Amino acid sequence: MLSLQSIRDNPQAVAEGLARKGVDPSEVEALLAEDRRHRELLREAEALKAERNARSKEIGRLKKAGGDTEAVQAEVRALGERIAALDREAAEREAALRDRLLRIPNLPHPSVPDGPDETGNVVVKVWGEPPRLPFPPRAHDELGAALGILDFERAAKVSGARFVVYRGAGALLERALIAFMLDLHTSRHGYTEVLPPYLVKAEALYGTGNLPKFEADLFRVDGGAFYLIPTAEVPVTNLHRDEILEEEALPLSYCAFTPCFRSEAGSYGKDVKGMIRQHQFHKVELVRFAHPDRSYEELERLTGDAEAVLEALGLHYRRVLLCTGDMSFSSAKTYDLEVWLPSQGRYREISSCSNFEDFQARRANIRFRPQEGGKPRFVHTLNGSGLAVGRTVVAILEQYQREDGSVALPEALRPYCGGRDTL
RNA sequence: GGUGGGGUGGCCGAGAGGUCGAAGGCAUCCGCCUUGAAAGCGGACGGCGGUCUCCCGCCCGGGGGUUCGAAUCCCUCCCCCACCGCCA
Repeated sequence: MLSLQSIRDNPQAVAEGLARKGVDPSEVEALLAEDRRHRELLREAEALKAERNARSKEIGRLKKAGGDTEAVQAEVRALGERIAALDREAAEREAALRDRLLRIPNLPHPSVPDGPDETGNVVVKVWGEPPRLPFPPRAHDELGAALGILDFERAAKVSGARFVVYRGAGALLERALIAFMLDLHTSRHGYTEVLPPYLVKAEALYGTGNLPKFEADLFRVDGGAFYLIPTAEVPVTNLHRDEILEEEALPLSYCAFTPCFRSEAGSYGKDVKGMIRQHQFHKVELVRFAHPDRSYEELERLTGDAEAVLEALGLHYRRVLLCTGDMSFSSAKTYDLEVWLPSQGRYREISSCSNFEDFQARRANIRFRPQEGGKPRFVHTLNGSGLAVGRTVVAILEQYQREDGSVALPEALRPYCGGRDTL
């Protein structure tokens, strides 16, 4: 959520920023009109309340002195009715205002390029090169099925489309990757591992920006009391909701392995084959709570931490800076890491690393107390996948495939696979 | 699922219809003292909002109610703790 104060102070700048993200700039004027009306009502109600408070105290004094209070009481009662009516209207205005505000996306950082969609993204780094395969590369689902380690048919029998069953060495590979990633981030990159709940309350999803706008992407459980998490970002960012942290504790760095659940409504026909897009997948997530002055350094670091996984696995990838049209609702700046998939002849997202600045922190009320004193300030929150596990399996199968249909295991993974070197 | 006890400022904790945004302690900050520090002494010290150095309003888990007036009484929901039941 943007700060109402900053919108009042620089409506022009906000409108321009929102226009870059494709929001109608007249939204800003509508919002400010709502705000003005709300404050008018507030002023009126507060003046009456001040009077009521003064009169009530007078009654207290009179009663103590044994005087007659009937007349004043009647007067205050009448005041109360007017106040109640004003309060009701003010509350309605405020709810409308808040709803508008919650549906406005974050502003893009100045370093973010303009663009309509993914075609406007900018490649900022390429690591390694595509493996030279002297044979037509096969797709991961075909390889996995042939090796007997991925079973899409039985998954469909049990749960329908967009699920997979890992089997034997496939399940082992997934498990090995999870352990490998967590070990790397905890021992080398300084993250604290957490294992959060997979079911969260609606408030948590408001905090990260998934609600109210993106309900359709989520699975609801137990009549709406809970939602299945679409990413560990949700429970982990909310770990410090409504807290005031100590400045010297920043940055806080967490990594978490969780399953992720996405209903992916509206994405029918996209990546229907294989396991690029699933209703349930695994992800190791990185989350940082940073000082506002240092959050962009932290974004570079966090992105580098995710890249370290790909590099340790020897997977060819590139880093792209997302343009305004391809960024998520809550993000101010996002790097995607895209891994090379030989069978598709293109790069596919395997990690997304974002700085949300104070957008989520304001929603979730996550602050820190400045060392030099003064009011608590909002932290900046960041997160990134480090990495999406299923897509990492896809990349390994495809990049390490051999002509006979077997797949070599990256060196770094072998200790996690009981020493085996081939699938 | 049942029974009982609780949710008050950064933390602990008093307060039980009126001058209570809330005693006291801890922590923190600023002075004094000191060669320096500790201790001691004095002072400051919650959050949010309003045409905001004054002032005013709101906030004692959330929401609603009673009342001229609610941290305090009533209803309801949530959460925590203890015990019982059930369960991995």
